[in-house]
Amino acid sequence: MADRPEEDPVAFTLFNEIGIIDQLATSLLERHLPAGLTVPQFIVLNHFVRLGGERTPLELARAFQVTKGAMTNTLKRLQTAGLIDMRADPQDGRRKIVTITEAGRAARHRSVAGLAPLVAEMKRHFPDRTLADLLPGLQAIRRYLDENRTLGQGGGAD
Amino acid sequence: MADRPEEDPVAFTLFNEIGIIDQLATSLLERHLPAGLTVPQFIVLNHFVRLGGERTPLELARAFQVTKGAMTNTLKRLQTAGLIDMRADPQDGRRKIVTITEAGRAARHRSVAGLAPLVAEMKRHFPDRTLADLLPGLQAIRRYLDENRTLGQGGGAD
DNA sequence: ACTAAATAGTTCAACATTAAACTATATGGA
DNA sequence: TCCATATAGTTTAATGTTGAACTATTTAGT
Repeated sequence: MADRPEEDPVAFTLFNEIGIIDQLATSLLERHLPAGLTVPQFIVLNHFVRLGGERTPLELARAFQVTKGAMTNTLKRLQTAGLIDMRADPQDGRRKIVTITEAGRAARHRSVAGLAPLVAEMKRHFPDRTLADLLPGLQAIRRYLDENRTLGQGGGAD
Repeated sequence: MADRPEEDPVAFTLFNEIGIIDQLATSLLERHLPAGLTVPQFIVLNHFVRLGGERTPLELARAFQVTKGAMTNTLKRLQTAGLIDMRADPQDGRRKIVTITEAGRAARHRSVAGLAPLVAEMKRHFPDRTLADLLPGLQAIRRYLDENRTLGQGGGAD
């Protein structure tokens, strides 16, 4: 154990597991979303319905840890589909203000309904606490990574 | 609670958290890898060093939950860089056999060394069990998703 | 043997992502 | 007031991914 700088630290295994779960969950989600709605789009709509209010594109980008460019892309598609509304911020000409539309709420509602069987299956398979018990640890890891990254796009999340 | 099909099930929050951690961890990893080595490439090399032996491209694709096409791409780059070796399987003309080269081992070694400070920082910040305790739950979720997907690319993982 | 179906790997188009360059607006000294 | 700097958002090139089409080989049934 002298020459080797840690042969397979727990962190590697953990991140590997997390990466694979992300891939599987994303693809599962994707296949159960109503036609025309992608995962990033659903996530944005869900965010608005869950937390309400208005957001700037940058706030959304930070909340989901994607770049501003990626968010521009997602919002453009959502706007084209009429699922969100974007207007200039009268207070600050650089900013835009994003809100969800009624059509957006409806699409999110349809999505959640389409996902319900999946969720029910998971609840049936995992006693509620199995999943819930993982959250605090994962959130701690997320906070840690969030504070220690040096991305150049700043900011905190959700 | 009648009309709404579960307003924000734990599973959503969990997968959201997992997605963000994956993004942060991947980008952290990426920025600490030696020049010219990408995350998927490192993961493949690490797999060979950890578990040894030979693999077919399809086995690798299954282990990491990516499509065959994605694995073709990664392996092509690794081969061009001289970090892996690929030869036809004499037993089965459809298959190829992949092995890691000495240069591949060296690159993986350099990578792990470059990652060591990160890992040390994490160990300092998280008492060992915090991370290790998450593993069984995550692995259960992964197994569940793995069994319940209908991808059309078959197979089990790692 | 022959043929149909399955399997391994490659290629390709569509798309999402990042990083960096760029535009436009705002802020804060001199 | 002017100018340097910071911030919000868009655009672009490069890359990685998926899903489907495609080629080649093997396996199984007849």
